[in-house]
Amino acid sequence: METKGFDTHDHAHCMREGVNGAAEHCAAAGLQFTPARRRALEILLEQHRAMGAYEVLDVLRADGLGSQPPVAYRALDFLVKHGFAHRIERLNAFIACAHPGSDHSPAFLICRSCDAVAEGPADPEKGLLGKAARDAGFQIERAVVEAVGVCPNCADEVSP
Amino acid sequence: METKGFDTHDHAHCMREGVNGAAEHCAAAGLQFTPARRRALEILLEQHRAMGAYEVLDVLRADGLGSQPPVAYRALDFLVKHGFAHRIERLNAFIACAHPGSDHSPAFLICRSCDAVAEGPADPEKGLLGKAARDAGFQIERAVVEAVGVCPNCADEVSP
DNA sequence: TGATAGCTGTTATGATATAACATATCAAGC
DNA sequence: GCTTGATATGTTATATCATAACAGCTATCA
Repeated sequence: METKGFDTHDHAHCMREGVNGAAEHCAAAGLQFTPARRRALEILLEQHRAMGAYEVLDVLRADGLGSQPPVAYRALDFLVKHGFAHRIERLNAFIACAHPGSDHSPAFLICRSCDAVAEGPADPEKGLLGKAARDAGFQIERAVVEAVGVCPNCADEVSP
Repeated sequence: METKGFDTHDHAHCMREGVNGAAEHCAAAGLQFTPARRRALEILLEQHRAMGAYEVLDVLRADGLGSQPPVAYRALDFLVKHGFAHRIERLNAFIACAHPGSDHSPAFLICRSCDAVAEGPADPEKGLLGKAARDAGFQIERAVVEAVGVCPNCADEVSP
């Protein structure tokens, strides 16, 4: 068992699920789940943390699946575009989606001490912002919600 | 009258208020509102839009207030730290705070067509994410909420 | 077979951000 | 006045993140 978010879980299981789920979704949707794309998703799932594009590229390179930045960015962009991974703006990094398949609006809890990231639910259309947007005539298409704070594992170690 | 958010307003007034308010706050708090910091805030207020650090630097340089990147980043970091400006992660850019003085958790509406940014209210501690954070034992310190969509001025021009 | 569409490989460069260190300024205390 | 410490500035160099542009490959299909 390893960490997922701030809890533990059956890691092998979630890797299998993640890759297989993506493969099935791609097959059904007529998308090409190419070796570089598959491997990029595996890398994110293996680490189960936010990784920079160049970190992912290092692993792809070691596997002979590409050596230049565009290779990693293309694979990651594909994964993000189709909901298999998310981009964490705050960290300039990418993370495998914790709830693949479901059409969701993700929100992230980011620990400023250890950089661990947990994916939670959000509902940006509701609440104050949704109302303000409607009042302004603004059509929200996608919302980035990233909360920075301290995770339970680091709570004792960092200054408040 | 020029645009603020997606509306119009008395721009000269809000510039004056912004700079004077910051000057007073700094005086009261024992912070140094130095020429570079003051000018950086003026630049953001003048433009009233999200600006990259290098864009701000270009203006500072023209004014003889510094010519290297750290000058701009230091001034902008100061403004963000003390609530006079915000960083838009999504755009790697900075914008003057629309509600200086009040202790608030900002949220942004970002137009994907014209990059206009409006600042709205948010309450990240409430709602689904706040509950998930409490359940996980995560202490939210700061939340970044950035909604991407189409502003009323661009609604007719862009593909859906 | 040739046309098209999508993916990959590669070079080069652009854009954003910070580490590190030297120098300057200023207020507080002696 | 002088020293000291804290804070701010100036500068060089470099790290980090991201994409434009173009050539070539592969699969599909009329």
